[in-house]
Amino acid sequence: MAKSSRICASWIVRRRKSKTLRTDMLDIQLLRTNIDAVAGRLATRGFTLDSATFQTLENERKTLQTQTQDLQARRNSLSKQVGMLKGKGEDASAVMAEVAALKDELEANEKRLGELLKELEAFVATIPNLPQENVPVGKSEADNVEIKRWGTPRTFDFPAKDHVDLGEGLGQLDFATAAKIAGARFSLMKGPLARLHRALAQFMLDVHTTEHGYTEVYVPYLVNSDSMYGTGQLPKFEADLFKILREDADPLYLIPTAEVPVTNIVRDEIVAQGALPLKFVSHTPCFRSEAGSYGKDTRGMIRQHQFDKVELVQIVAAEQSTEAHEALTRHAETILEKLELPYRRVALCTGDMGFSSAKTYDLEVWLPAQNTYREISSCSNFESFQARRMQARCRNEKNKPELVHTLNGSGLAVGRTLVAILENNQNADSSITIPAALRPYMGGVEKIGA
RNA sequence: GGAAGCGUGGCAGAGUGGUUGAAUGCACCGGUCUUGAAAACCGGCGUUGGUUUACGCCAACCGUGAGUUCGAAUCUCACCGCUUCCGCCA
Repeated sequence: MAKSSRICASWIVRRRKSKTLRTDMLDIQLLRTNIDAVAGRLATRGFTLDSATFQTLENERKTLQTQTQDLQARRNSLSKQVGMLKGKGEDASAVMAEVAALKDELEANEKRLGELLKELEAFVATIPNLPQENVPVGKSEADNVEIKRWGTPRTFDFPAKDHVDLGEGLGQLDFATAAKIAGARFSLMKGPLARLHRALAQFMLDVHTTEHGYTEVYVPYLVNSDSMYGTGQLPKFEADLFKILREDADPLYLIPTAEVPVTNIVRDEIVAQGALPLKFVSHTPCFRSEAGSYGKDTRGMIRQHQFDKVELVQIVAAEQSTEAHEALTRHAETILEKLELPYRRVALCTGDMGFSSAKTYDLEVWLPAQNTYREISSCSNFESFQARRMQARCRNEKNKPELVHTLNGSGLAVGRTLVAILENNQNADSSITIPAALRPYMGGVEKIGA
């Protein structure tokens, strides 16, 4: 049989080796056995599952696959006979003719089956993750549910400035020069402000490694397309990525978040029993082309092409992920509390969650100049959604491979944390008070620009 | 930039056209032995899918893709990745 027409029934496994077809996806067994329940839960996030189309494709697949495998089985057994006959020096031409007669039908079946599997996969690829039962049902941001508030927004007895006026006033934040060097949506920091930025990242890393049990990892900032597929940035969000084309090799992509390299640590791996949970923290720059966001947050450091982030990633056994999600979110909140920044935790509703997420909490920090809470961290539980595509597994009690659950959250976005400190800790003379927790990282400095 | 080599199961590593899904070792699981453990010995042990009430049976998978053949881990071609040596270099 020609390899060109060979069809592998285990298409989900093959998919991980095929660059063009990988996508986030649900367990197809769930669709086969429970499609009505799945459709019902997906409806809560505004996704209409076309059950009829799926059933049609599935039925055809089933009969065609059975037929094809029968033909393959006959071909295999006849070919073995040829081998035995020839081994004994007997005439095999009759059997060979019989195999030849199968050929056309077999190849036609294999071709059609291959097409069908691609159609099915394309269909499944458009289906988002199932929300957890306790995710609030809603259509948009407006339906998100505030879970808690911490801290009290300060009242100012002078007109509060925003971080741009404060930073530029100090002569330590310079968007004009950044624009000259690179273009819009980049920033340049100098002196104490640059140090404060660095101090924040160091502080966050230290808290997570020494108090929360994370292992610090240093990772590549350029990654291959397999990794981008692994965590779901590709194929859907290529427009948001910076892509590096190379002449003699496949392209590389600048990471939009450390989630990509860090979560991909376990791609195509089977983690040993007892090795879970894996808890990683990584400080990296993040690069986003933010296509489609023109006009949003054009002022200041809120939305940049390049920003730093300290990212928390956990790889856990399936039954641990709900608990791990709460813990990870608390780890991110701890940073805000140590920095004495008022924030709230919001549970994203079904309609506002990302494609891959089963449940997401956003942490929003108070920004006085905007008189509102702004996102500074997003903590998600992807359950097995990413792991299925990445083939990230662990060995269970029976020593059998089983998909892991993956989670991540910002702990925190460094640039936005800097913004929050500038705005919340400004004084009447436009100086900035350094939070006590950061002073050890600032050589004891208590105030910038006094 | 130049040259060479290599991609096989959880890992290491055999296998160059025919009952090979793949020797062997390690790891792992069960058992014997032991006060217990280790060692030794015995047995088991890939993944995914299809089918079956079930035992089971069947298909596919040896980097990816294409080709030769009745039949491919094995032969041919392309691509990708990795390693080593030389050059350059933070």
